[in-house]
Amino acid sequence: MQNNITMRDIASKLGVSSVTVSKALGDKEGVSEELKQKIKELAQEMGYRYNTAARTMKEGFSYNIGVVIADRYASRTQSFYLQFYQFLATTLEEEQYSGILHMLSEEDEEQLVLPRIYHDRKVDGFIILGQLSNAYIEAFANTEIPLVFLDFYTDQTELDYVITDNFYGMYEMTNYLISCGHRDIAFVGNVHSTSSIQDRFLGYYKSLLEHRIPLREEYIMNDRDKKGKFIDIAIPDKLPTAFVCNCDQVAYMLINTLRKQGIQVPEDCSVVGFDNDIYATLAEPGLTTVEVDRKEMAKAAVNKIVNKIRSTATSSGRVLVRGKMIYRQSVKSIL
Amino acid sequence: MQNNITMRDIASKLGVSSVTVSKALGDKEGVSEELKQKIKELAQEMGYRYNTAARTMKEGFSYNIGVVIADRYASRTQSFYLQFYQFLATTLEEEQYSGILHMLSEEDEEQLVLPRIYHDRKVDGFIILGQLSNAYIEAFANTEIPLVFLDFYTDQTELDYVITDNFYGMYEMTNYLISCGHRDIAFVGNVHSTSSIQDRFLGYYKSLLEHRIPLREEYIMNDRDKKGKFIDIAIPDKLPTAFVCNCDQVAYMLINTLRKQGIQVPEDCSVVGFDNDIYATLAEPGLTTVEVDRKEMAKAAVNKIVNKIRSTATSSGRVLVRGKMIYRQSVKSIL
DNA sequence: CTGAAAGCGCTTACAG
DNA sequence: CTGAAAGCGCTTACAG
Repeated sequence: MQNNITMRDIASKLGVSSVTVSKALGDKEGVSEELKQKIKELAQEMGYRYNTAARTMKEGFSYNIGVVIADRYASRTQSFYLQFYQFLATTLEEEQYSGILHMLSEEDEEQLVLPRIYHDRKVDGFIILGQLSNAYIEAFANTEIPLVFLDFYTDQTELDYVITDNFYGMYEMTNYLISCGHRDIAFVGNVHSTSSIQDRFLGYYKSLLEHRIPLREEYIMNDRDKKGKFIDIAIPDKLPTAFVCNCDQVAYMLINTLRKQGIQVPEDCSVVGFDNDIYATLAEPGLTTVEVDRKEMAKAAVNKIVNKIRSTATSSGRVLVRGKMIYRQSVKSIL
Repeated sequence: MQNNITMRDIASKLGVSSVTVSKALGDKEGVSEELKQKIKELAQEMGYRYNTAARTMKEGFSYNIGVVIADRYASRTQSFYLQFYQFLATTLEEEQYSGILHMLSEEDEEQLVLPRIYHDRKVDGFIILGQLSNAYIEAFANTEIPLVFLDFYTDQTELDYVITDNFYGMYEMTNYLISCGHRDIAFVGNVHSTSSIQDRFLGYYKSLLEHRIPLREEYIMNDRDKKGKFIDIAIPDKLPTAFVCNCDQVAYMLINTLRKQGIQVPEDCSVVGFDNDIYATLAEPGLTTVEVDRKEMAKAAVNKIVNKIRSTATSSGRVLVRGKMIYRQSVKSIL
């Protein structure tokens, strides 16, 4: 079956032209229903496989989408983005596209080397997963190949972004804590590290504002250095009644740190996370958190890139995908 | 820069033919060094991008490799194979190939539906990651498209496999335990579940045989049901001094189960795992384990598939990639 | 409803 | 060292 059957082969067997075969297999107009059936059956029988490359030559579209993930987002312990890619690959397939993963190395990012699949015209567009340097984004944007940024945004308004509604999610979470009677609520996260963390912080802050709870500087706790590497979390002298962590992993680490100091969660204080990743269930107790709806985000991103490829006239902007509150045992009502 | 520059465009600007441009950019013979340089420079300047599809039409090769992972191997908590894919994607890129991930659904596996990228001739071959049903493998093998199985093997000798040396790794690990004075050593894992587990078990058994330690039935403990779903592990009445677990996750769960029964690791008994995945470091104490060298395995698999594509005459067989012992705190010497 | 012709962008084999 | 011709397998626009 290692075949090289072409439309012409099918055509000559049936005594018709390859144009007719093309129309039949493509379900186009201009072939009698009867002949169409016969052609399809014979194609099946002969083990015909469509040659995408020929269509690519004609149309100029490869029906492949490049997905770029920076190396640093896919370490041995971090698979959030790899799972994201899984959703993208599946969703792309449903749209008749294929996903090609490109892991971006630090050197390439620094030296503004675009992926080889770009130079080879192997893809019609790119979905870029997670934050990259501004210079790299600019280099990419200059190519004018269709681009969608996923789980990240900057202030460059002419670009397209699909992000989780970090702001609203953390706002909702903080509201929930307040409804449980908490008023001394700390935020754990480096607000200068990523735009996600920043927005989550602002959602937390909005909730405080609405409830007229003052923002206290000692309740904004750093969790990572400039390079994004986690650091030891310094617990404030006066223990808050609840900690809002910028992500589950940090919540997980915080709970362990607290335990070592003899502080029990949720008895002595409550802790919440964000993402609903593996750390949310590994933590003891399980974390109340906000689930990032990666499936919906993947759908939105695929939808957007496909539209951009098909029509040049697309309004750019941010798509916010709503997350989902997940209630577990890490919060205690203190009413 | 949304360009459609072709070789012909470069050629006409320089007053040469597109054949010459093709030779120059492809570093082929038959163009003067001087002209070659000029062409390359102009190509760069004009933002020329090579059109892979045209080459594919000529050669019949897409320079894409499909990577198949069954849905069930990529759950929210399991990212072993996704990380594997990451290594594959990177290694493929080094070989001028691109990886296309295909998540295989249960329905498709059951109904023997081959990936769309197969029917579209989008890939030159497949790397299949993890175990699939025999029927599906057969359907795949019947197509005669080049195939390499990664991290799995069956008795079909005419196929190609790249696997970690499960047998030797567990043999080495059990030897280590015995050298630490252990003789009451249990094995945790369903030996009928996958070939990996079976081989790990046999490596354990070989070590026992060599040391004239009898294999005790009550020391072979089941960890999952027929469908591969984890079950509660029943601790034997007479506690062994060491548990050899078929993977880190099971070791992690075992340690938690033991702790709930008041049994401390490694004080009361030792526990070892296999894989060196996230559970090896999440466990307390950290697990002594065998690291699966996924990078080397990915290299071997890519190497093999590329060779198969380039030449039809390839000897099939198994490639065993040696794992690496990782020593942590979960083993106590009882000498 | 059916098909001859042209063309997508490259490479190979051959001629000069 | 350089290039004209043919061909890879399909689709589109047009003619019948």
